[in-house]
Amino acid sequence: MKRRKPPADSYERIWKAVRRIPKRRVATYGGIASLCGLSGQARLVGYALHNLPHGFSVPWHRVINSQGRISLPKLGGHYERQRKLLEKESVKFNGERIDLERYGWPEKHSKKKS
DNA sequence: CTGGTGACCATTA
DNA sequence: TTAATGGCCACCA
Repeated sequence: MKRRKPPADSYERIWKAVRRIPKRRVATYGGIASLCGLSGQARLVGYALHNLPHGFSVPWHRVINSQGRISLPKLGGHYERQRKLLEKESVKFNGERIDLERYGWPEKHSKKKS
């Protein structure tokens, strides 16, 4: 019998996955979706974070899009808020982008290069 | 049911 | 590099 997973259940799974993001690392929406078995449903991750309950301690700021950019609008100061939190984690910004090869998580290739 | 929207992603030009 | 397009799926009117 095939049962579809209720979205509410997926939400908790997403929040849980976001919590396991190590410090000084960033994950993409699609990456989180994959970790939750929701591959291809990156939008759901964004939706889950947007619907994040108040008072829920989740490092949502470590989640960015595949372009290494912050998806939040600059208006309202949402963009700067996330950026500031990331800089606090020693995550360096290259202009408006983050180097996913260096800060991306999970690490695909532990390739070291200067 | 349909149609529109969204803290997205990959491909193509 | 940016912009446009199609796809994916949950949510809302």
